[in-house]
Amino acid sequence: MLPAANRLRNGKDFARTTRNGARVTSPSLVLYVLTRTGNSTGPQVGLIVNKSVGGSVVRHRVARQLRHLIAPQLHKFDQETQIVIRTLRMKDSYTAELEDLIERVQKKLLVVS
RNA sequence: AGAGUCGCCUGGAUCACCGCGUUAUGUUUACAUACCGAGGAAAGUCCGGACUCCGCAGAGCAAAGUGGUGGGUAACGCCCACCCGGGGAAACCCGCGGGAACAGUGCCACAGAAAAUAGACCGCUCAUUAGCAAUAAUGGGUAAGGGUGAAACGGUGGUGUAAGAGACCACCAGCAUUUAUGGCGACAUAGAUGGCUAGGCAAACCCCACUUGGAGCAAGACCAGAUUGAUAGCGCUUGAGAACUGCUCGUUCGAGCUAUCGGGUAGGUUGCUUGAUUCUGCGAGCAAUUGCAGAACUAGAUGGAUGGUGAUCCAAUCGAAAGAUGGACAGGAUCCGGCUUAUAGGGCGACUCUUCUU
Repeated sequence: MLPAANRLRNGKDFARTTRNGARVTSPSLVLYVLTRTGNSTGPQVGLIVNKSVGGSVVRHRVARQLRHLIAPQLHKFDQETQIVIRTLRMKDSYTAELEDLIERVQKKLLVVS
């Protein structure tokens, strides 16, 4: 699970990350990453799980699994990073997909910088 | 043993490691330790309350809701018991169950002759005319028979008649009035009298009785911060506008209000969980429920905690086995009481009928 400091909670931060951040997509996930945000609290992660994914129980389950999967990957990111994961549809396991996305987004960020 | 009816409970378990949220303690501002951490429906948001705020809520009209009787409850549209009607062999189940002459209006598809102050399609029958006759035509009488329909204006038997008919009689059903008995009551049972007979729909308008102030935890309180413009209209005690309130009256507040354009905020703390609470025992009551005593504390998040991995057991499915697959419906958001809907599997109890044995 994510420690409290590594959670994205403000509506504004969500809007800024999804609008200005680097974006990579896979069949069931979308990853937004925004670097050099100015606050060095450590990488922050937020989740968007749409109602189209499933009922309340399913959405909570998906959110928990994703939070758990992203936690060991956080050290790969800069301190001033904000990440938003958007879920498009239901899947049994997101492990491989998420690792692939992180690899791709890091390459993208390297090119930009 | 079989078939069935009703009610209730349960809703995978244990361990290890790594994580998350509240609270407490310790160092101290980030960690450590300890405790606790979703449901029977947390759901739908359909009723009823608690709680909070509003200029403490007046009268009339309108509107909405409820509708057998008695009881329970903080309250209810809920629950219990009983009554009535319907279904079943029974346990038991179902019912939005006031009023249909004593107010009035309306509707009753299709079929059928006719759907409500009746009605003559077929049939039955009488008279007259025509005809040798069968029969036909015309004018009457007739609701016993036929067929239609969810429903056809009492039923059975007789007297009677040209044929028939509550026209008359007996019994039965049902209606109205009334008496007695039982019951708190809805009502039931028994009798008397009357006239021979009265369709359904009030989930159609309507009538009767009772109930209802409005908004809701994004309620409300505190802290911090931002915008604090432009144009037009109305008004400043000769009253704009606002609240009760949907309308009228009435009461109260009252110096700003309304429309368009432009701009800004929605951050934190609190409300926030000890309550019509839960469990146990002894009483009251057929029951719903309730009185007294003792014990217990059982989520409180706010981009929103309860998760991940592994092992064993349990249930299920597949399979000869080894083994493999893999866990119903579903996630708190101020809190309670109900209702409704979803729900794999497992368990317990009470009762009814049939068969067998004693």
